[in-house]
Amino acid sequence: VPELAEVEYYRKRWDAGLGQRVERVTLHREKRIFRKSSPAAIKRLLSGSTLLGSEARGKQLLFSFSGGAWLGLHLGMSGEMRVEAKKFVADKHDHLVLFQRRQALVFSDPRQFGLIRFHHGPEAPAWWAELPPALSSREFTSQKMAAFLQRHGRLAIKSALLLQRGFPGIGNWMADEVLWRAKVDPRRRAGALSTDENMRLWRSLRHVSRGALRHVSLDFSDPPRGWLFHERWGRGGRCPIHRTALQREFIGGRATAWCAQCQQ
DNA sequence: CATCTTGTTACGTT
DNA sequence: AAACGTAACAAGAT
Repeated sequence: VPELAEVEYYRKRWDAGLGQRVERVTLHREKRIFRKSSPAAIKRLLSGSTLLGSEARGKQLLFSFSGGAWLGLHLGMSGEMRVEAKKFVADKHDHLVLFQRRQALVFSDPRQFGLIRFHHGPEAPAWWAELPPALSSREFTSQKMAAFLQRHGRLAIKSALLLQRGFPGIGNWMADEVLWRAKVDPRRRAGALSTDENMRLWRSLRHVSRGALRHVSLDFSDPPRGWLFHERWGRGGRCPIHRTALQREFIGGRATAWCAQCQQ
């Protein structure tokens, strides 16, 4: 499910528990989702703590609690967060549940490609501080973007856009959307784009990420009409501009759709 | 039953 | 030393 905007949507769901104490924690300690964290430590340190705040960066989520406890979540392919009634009983895939007085905050992930991390200390964990600047930030310049693409010059541009170190938050449908809008063929080598194409790509990235956040992150509604998004599921999709059938191919192992007429 | 999936990472190779 | 391609992870939907 989750790319940039969906991640932000889920983050806000847990706002329901801000400023409230966690009375009880249940978790599925043996599950793979805890491969990078200690379920025992999470249970011990989050019980009795207060949820203070949260932040999303790309696809990464970080929740801070009183007592210097930090919970990192990644939603992987099938992760989601919910708010349930306080008498909620965790089902098979509800790997972590924080029970508060008024409700239960639930993290659920059937496939467990997601990840739960935990950190105890006064500062946010190191991995968080090392995350790359957001696509919407001033630091994400077209020059830096071009340099990154140059460094991965032999990779198909579609695959390069999925590298989170360079394009935090971009996932499969957003990458296709960005390339379609920038009029760049997804199979092109990342290092072979002209200055003009790089500029189009950069503008498209800003436009698509801002548009996705504006629409999807509010209520999980779809992106605006006229986006490739609406055409790229299943077969039979057509270019929103030309109404010609979209091309489909696996690029870097990921399903890719594009318009051969727009994108060169 | 076979095939697909909005994601990362370990690992072997270039 | 980096960058690259592929398999692997797990479970549900079609």
